[in-house]
Amino acid sequence: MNGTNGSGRTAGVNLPDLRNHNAALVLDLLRAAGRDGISRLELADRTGLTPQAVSKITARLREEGFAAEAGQRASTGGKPRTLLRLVPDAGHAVGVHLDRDELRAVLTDLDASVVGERRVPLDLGAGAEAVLETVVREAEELGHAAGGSLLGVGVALPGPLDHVHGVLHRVTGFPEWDGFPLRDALADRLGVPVVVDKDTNAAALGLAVGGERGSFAYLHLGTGLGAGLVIGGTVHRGARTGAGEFGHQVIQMDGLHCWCGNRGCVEALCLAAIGKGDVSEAARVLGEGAANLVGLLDIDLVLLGGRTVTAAPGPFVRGVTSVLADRARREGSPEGAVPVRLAPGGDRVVADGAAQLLLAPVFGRGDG
Amino acid sequence: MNGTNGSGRTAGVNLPDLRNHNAALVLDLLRAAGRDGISRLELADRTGLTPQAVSKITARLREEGFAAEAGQRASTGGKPRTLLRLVPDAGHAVGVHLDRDELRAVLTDLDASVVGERRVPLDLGAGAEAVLETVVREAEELGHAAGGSLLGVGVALPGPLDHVHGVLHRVTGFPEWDGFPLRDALADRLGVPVVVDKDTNAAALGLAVGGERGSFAYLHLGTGLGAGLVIGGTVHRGARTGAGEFGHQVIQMDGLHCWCGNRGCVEALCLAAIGKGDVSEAARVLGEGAANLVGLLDIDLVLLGGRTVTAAPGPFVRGVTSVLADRARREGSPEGAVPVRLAPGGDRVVADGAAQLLLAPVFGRGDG
DNA sequence: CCACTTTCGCAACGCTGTTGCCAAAGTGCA
DNA sequence: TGCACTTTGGCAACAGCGTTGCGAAAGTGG
Repeated sequence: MNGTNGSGRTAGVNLPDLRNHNAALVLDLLRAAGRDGISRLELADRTGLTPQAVSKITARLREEGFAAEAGQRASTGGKPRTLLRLVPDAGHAVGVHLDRDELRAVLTDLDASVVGERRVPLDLGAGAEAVLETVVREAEELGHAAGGSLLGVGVALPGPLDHVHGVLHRVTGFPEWDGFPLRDALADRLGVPVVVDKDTNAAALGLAVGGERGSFAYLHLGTGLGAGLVIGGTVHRGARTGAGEFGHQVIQMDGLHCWCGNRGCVEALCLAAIGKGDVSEAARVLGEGAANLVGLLDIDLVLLGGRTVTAAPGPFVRGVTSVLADRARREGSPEGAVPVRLAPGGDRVVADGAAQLLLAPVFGRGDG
Repeated sequence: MNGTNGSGRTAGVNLPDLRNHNAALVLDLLRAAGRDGISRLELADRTGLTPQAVSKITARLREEGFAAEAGQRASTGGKPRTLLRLVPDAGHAVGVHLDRDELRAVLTDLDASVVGERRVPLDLGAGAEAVLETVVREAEELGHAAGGSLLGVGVALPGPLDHVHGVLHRVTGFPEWDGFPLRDALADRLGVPVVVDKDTNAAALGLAVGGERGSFAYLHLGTGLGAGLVIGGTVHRGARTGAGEFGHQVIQMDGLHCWCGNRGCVEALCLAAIGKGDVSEAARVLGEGAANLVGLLDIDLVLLGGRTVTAAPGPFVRGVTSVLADRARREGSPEGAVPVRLAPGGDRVVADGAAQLLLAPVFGRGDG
């Protein structure tokens, strides 16, 4: 058990903390069980708590409207187990994906089901006022449907930023955003809590919530190349929300010049290959970067996403798989290579994950 | 607050867990305070618990012999604060560093002070029986001095292994160790708990306990090149104790052949440069690898160690610093580059850290 | 119909941190 | 020297957490 406060320092745990933790844990298991539901005894088994403790916790959750009974399982010789399930309508969140040329927003319920979606063209360079206007309009439009159960709005966008304070450092190519306090500006106008995060982190969070277990990396190849890291079920952002700077990993010292000033970055090599139409070389480059990452962190899975990948998923998945397999074989890994898959959710992963920035805390997932 | 069991899955937390957590937290703060001691109110402030809770916890710790009063601070206008300190003799651990040609062992007290040390030549290839014999003899010799307060023996060695079960996968160059259950073999003979871990992980743990805050990487350059990662105060081992595979990160695609079968690994390039006597090139290569790592994980600090580094610390620290500074400057990092330092403790870091494998759980640090 | 199994809630309990209160032990001014 | 004040920290009562003991409810199977 680790108690941590915002800065990562360990902190004491008292009874209310404990109560919230266990309740969140049960909610998380209820969500994972989906429509099928899960019984009290199974919850007890998974949490390590006694059945009676689970009964008390679920009774509170039912009273608060977060959980409900959902039929019962077949008997195994005694009283059949009563199934419990999450009440999806008990909470909603809006997720906004701000990309360079498009805004994509979703309204999601507690079950991570998308119950509303909007998509409009956007010019991130049009200035803060215009962009904020659009975000506020789209978020409010979606938020109305949630009524009083709207927990808040999550915003995901590219570029370095401060996740804790919701302040942008800079958005590559758009210097007018430097230092903009996006979270507070939006929270003021919307009147609900707002959380801001990098696009790749949001996507990784969404995938973790969506059922991907353990530790994995989400590699996003679109107009740029970045990564979201999930370690032990939690998004790893680093102290300055800077983790996942995958694209400017150097894999070819003294190689091709990258716009970032370095030479031989994965992003530069990968995009150059794509520019030449050589997708298999792009996949190989991406694979070498992924293999470095897998070796450094000992993760379980690599997921690929982003426009460039979804445009030609097969060659990318095969190419990256092949590099990982080669390197695992040479190094004699007993379990074989780490699997590579296309990230589910298509081009909506980032918006879906942005909504999870608000929902994750309810389920005890990280500081999001 | 995150409750986790061995496999990293989230688990419920009950009152005994909570008690242990808070007690460990207080012990950790007592240790960090060292000989100076720390007052109850300061403990309350740091943990977030109420002063009364701290009073109860420290009363228990004093009763059990782990803490004691240590004078008092100057008054600030009222009753002066009573200082509390750790009782270092309340627990000891033996740390063993098994290197390819040498065994180094220390006896450490709760305060991480080395109270005994031994160092003997060793041939890791001489077979399990001979090596075990040596480890048992040296560990028992040191353990005697601890009397009944010996918590156990920690063993750190190179090569991939399973930290959870204490089983070696293989030790590079010594195939006779493949699959050897080192932990259980030693625990049987020694009659005390034994924990086994990679040398770099042990060193990283020792450094984290030794006062390095936050997240950092320990890069160990000796006969090989590896890394130990500390993320948020906890050693990151990955699912298969495989994290920190830094040496076989490819930074020169299609470059120099490495013995591992890949091409352009940091280790191959670095050792080749050293072979040519070109330390500054070795440092540059190491720096590029370190910069990749810093970017991926957004860590706060890079520490260098290992025989090759301690033989010429200046050029390595300067060389790596320079690469990190260049890349940070180009990428426009507002906080500037991540600092690079020589790991304190010299060639004893691994043995010191191995002892911490047993002590860390007492202070609520990870699953060690 | 009855014995048995299994689920699950009620009640009492032990233990946690918290709150209210007061004694202890200083400072500082009259 | 005396007294008011500040600050520390323990004692006692308390609320709330998960746990234990036990029994009612709700099935199966002979």
